[in-house]
Amino acid sequence: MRELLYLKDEQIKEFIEKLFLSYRDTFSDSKTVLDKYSLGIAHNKVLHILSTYKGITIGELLGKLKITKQSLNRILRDLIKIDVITFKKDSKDTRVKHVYLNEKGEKIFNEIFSMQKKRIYNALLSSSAKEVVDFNKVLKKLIKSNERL
Amino acid sequence: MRELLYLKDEQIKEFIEKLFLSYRDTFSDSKTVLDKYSLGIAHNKVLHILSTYKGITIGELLGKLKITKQSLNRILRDLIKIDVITFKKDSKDTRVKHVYLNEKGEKIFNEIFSMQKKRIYNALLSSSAKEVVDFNKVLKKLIKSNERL
DNA sequence: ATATTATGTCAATATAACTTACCAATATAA
DNA sequence: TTATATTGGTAAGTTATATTGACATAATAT
Repeated sequence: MRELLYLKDEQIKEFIEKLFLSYRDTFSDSKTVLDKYSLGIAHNKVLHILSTYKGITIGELLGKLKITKQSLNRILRDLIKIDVITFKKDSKDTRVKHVYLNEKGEKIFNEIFSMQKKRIYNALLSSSAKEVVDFNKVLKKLIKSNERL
Repeated sequence: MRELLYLKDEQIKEFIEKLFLSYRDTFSDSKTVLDKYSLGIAHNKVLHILSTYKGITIGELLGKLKITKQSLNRILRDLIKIDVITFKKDSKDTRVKHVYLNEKGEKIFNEIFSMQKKRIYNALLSSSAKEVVDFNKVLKKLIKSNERL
């Protein structure tokens, strides 16, 4: 970005607004499915992470979500109640618990995911591969710049 | 995106995860400033919109935020209490109210914005102009695909 | 004159998070 | 082996943000 003179405040404001909108709309796409199972966005996020990081530990889950143990516990209790997750003790350190989606959990997450997927597909439908790669690149930097802040 | 075979589920999941992270982190950057004025993310969003769309009406504000009148009213009451916004009746239709940031409001928003700006700058610092343009393009599509869903 | 629109407000409720505090089991280090 | 640290669970109370439903007022439109 050697010459970032073109990056005026108004443009940066637009970026922030769009980040908000894309997040909000992507997570509202799954609302009808979530309602069907009496789940909320918080559950959606946990299911999403469990689907991506199979066997993640409670501590790692907390680190990713950046919420408190108590908040996570509420969500996990709900997920246990509707029987969509299972736990497995770590073989070396038995204090550690690994969390997994069971078959029903995978099914429900896929239902949720298929709703969100539509938006992403539609957005990328008219984009070139290069554009998608660039999008991903910048998005990654937006997150990674955590460390420097 | 004629040939989107490369867009596997795992990649789309990553996109969604990154949308969440970039939103969450961008809006948490301003937390210390918000705390100083006893404001929350909801106020941040309203101040942001007021800064971008000067003189926006209540109805338009509701349309952008997609929240209820009651929710918006709580936020506006808080902003009135700390004296950062002003209203002006529409000259033609006096039912309509235009909302503006006053001088103090502009100052506070700039404080908030400067925190969020850092993240965007850092993210774009190592990006090419083309990458930024592509990022913006895809982001826009991600939001616009609202209509088709 | 009546209907509709733009905005405001009351009351009750929901969701997702928080803080503070404490407990149990296990692991690791002195 | 005893002390300390770590991983996880839980309870009580609180806060932030939003909801639904009902109703009110003023102004514009038909």
